[in-house]
Amino acid sequence: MPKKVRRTRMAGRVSKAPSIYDVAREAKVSVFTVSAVINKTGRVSATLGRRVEAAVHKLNYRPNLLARSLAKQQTHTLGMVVTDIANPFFPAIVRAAEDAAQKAGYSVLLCNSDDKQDKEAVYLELLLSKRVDGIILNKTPAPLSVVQRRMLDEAKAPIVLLMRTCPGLKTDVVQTDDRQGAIDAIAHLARIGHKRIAFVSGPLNVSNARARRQGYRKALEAFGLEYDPELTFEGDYRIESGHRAGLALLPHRPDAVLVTNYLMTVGFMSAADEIGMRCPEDFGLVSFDDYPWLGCFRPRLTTIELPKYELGDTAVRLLLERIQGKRTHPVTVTLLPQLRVRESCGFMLHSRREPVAVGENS
Amino acid sequence: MPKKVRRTRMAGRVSKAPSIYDVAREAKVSVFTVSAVINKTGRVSATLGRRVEAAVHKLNYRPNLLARSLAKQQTHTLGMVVTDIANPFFPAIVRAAEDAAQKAGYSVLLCNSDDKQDKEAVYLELLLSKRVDGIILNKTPAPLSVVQRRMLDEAKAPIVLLMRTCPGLKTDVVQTDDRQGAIDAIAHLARIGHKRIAFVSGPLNVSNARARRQGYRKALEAFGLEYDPELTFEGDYRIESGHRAGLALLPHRPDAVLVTNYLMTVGFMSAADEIGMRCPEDFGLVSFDDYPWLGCFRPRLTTIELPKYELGDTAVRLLLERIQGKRTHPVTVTLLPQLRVRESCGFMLHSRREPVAVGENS
DNA sequence: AAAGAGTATTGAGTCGGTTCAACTGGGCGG
DNA sequence: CCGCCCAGTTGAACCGACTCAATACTCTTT
Repeated sequence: MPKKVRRTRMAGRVSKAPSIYDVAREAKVSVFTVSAVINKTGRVSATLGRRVEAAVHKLNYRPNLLARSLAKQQTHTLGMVVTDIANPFFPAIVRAAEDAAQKAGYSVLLCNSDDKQDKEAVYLELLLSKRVDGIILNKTPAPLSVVQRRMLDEAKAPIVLLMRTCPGLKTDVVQTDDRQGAIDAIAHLARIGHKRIAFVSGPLNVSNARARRQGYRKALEAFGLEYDPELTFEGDYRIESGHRAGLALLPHRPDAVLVTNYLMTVGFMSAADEIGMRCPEDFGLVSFDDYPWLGCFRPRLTTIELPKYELGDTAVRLLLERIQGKRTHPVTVTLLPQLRVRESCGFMLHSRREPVAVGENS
Repeated sequence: MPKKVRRTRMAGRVSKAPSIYDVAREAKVSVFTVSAVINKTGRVSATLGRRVEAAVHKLNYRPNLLARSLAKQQTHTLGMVVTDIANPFFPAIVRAAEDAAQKAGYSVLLCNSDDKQDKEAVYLELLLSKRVDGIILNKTPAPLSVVQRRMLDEAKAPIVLLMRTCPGLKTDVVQTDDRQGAIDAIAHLARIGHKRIAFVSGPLNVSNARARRQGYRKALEAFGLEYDPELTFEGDYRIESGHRAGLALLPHRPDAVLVTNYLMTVGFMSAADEIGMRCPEDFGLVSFDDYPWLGCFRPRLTTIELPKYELGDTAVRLLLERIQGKRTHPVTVTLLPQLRVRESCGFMLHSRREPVAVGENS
């Protein structure tokens, strides 16, 4: 019977990345000793320590993180599923998340769901199969199927919902106070004298779109303004729907409009252009979300700025707390948006000139 | 002597993801059979096949891709290192890369180097340690150190350089024809009558910045225009440097300026604003790179559009060719940019109105 | 000097897959 | 009726790390 001769790699093989066994052999110690030196776990005498270091350096050894992950049952990798990284809303969030992850020794796998249920499902499965330690999820409106729930439960990977809640999912959530944002926007428009205020919402099966709409209605009420369904349009947060919104709403001659994201504002403006209506002369506009380059827009947009970097940063922070078991109860972090008054809302009392934010790196 | 009883997991353990051994036990077959069924490799009788399928379904088994990767020596993961995903130049590229990768069964690990040599080095090491199958690299200008070279060589992971070449690195490259782009821009400005044409370059230790500058000089020459160093400014592709460029160049009263990326154009415009100079009345401007929302800029920017999506798509295509061993010789793919004439360059002969691109999803 | 305490070091099992060599049993030709 | 071939199936080595239990070695202590 052949004795078990594990690890008898022949020397004459083509150059492959050295393993911990190669290092052990080179340093004439056991693999444990090498492992202990590398991870600074366990006591190792200075002599052996130096021998190991030397061998590591000589062989240019680099631990195989796959093997490490398999053995330790953790990958130090986070999955991040957003609807579309090419939507300018997400890059800053992803950047923040990656920064925070990197700082804590984690990497980020990026996925684009396109807001499609099936793509999302595929990515979630993939991420779990890759055994990521946690997932940041900008959830599709579709509820999770039973098997997905089961899958997510069985995999111990914690999840943080980003900007969108999901009924029945008891996970951490990071979001902006969208209701308040909308209220602030409408309040400003109302205060400077606008009466007929139109509203372009996101898809109403998305939680934040509903919250913004709620804020809109609430604020109208608070200011004694009439709610007119004809001044309302449900878009999908993309350019084209903003364009359709413009074509649909502007003929009704609203005094002003609140468009609930940047891309739809872009479409809305182009529609106004086509129709021949000008902002802010013919209608005032407030948009959600702010960017460093908006200083070059004309008119300069009055916006509800969303703290994107903080969103991504917080998402990772919450995830790490869960991963490290520091917290077992789900929390919801709601960040405050901020009104930035510029020209597009109309009725500028003081023609204040706000230069573009200079020094921004994004 | 205790017989070796591998895989004797007790049943009473807390629920963990089932392994291939659990499935084998459940189906009363060997692990090989399970593996064969799952991967459709090797012949398995219909009976056993069904038994395995049933067990897989019953246990909700999902293969551990870590283990698979370790065994197969391939991770089906690509690393992507960009300077900064929050720079609007990159999202579309990353999106394209992720699309292409996903289609081929690969995932993307995203890294931001901030154009810092040390961050890049850390990420490269990390990616190799994670044994990614290939790397898309928007390289820092700094040359690779000797140990890095060795590292990259030893790891068999192919690399595709994105938008930036690196002397001495014989890898695939995907880039735009930056020299031609600059030539087209200057040619257009010259043809419509501008004489004193200023130039805001990127950091000249970056290959594409040099190429754009080359095109600038070449085109000036071709049109018999004088090259004036005072009309030249070296920026770093970020907003702030564009702002400085504006403050430095505009007082020299150029007829027009070519700004070689979007962020610097934003900064440049804000500088013009501060100084009180207007575009295109006081100076014409052409910018590199185009976005769906530029229709809302005033003036509407004349740009050199860079095929971002195609860049990312091509990068992954090249990488996969290498990974699959279909090609062993490095290639360079150079994509053509395209001049989009709008208002900012000045002297509009026909006041053509170009509406914002509608229907874009980005 | 022997026993005990404590530390350095090793051997070997383990994570969850892949895969090859070897074994089994049924069908078939000679 | 025997032996061969082959499809189906299995056992076990292996990928490259971690880590526990056991051993070897110091150094005290009495």
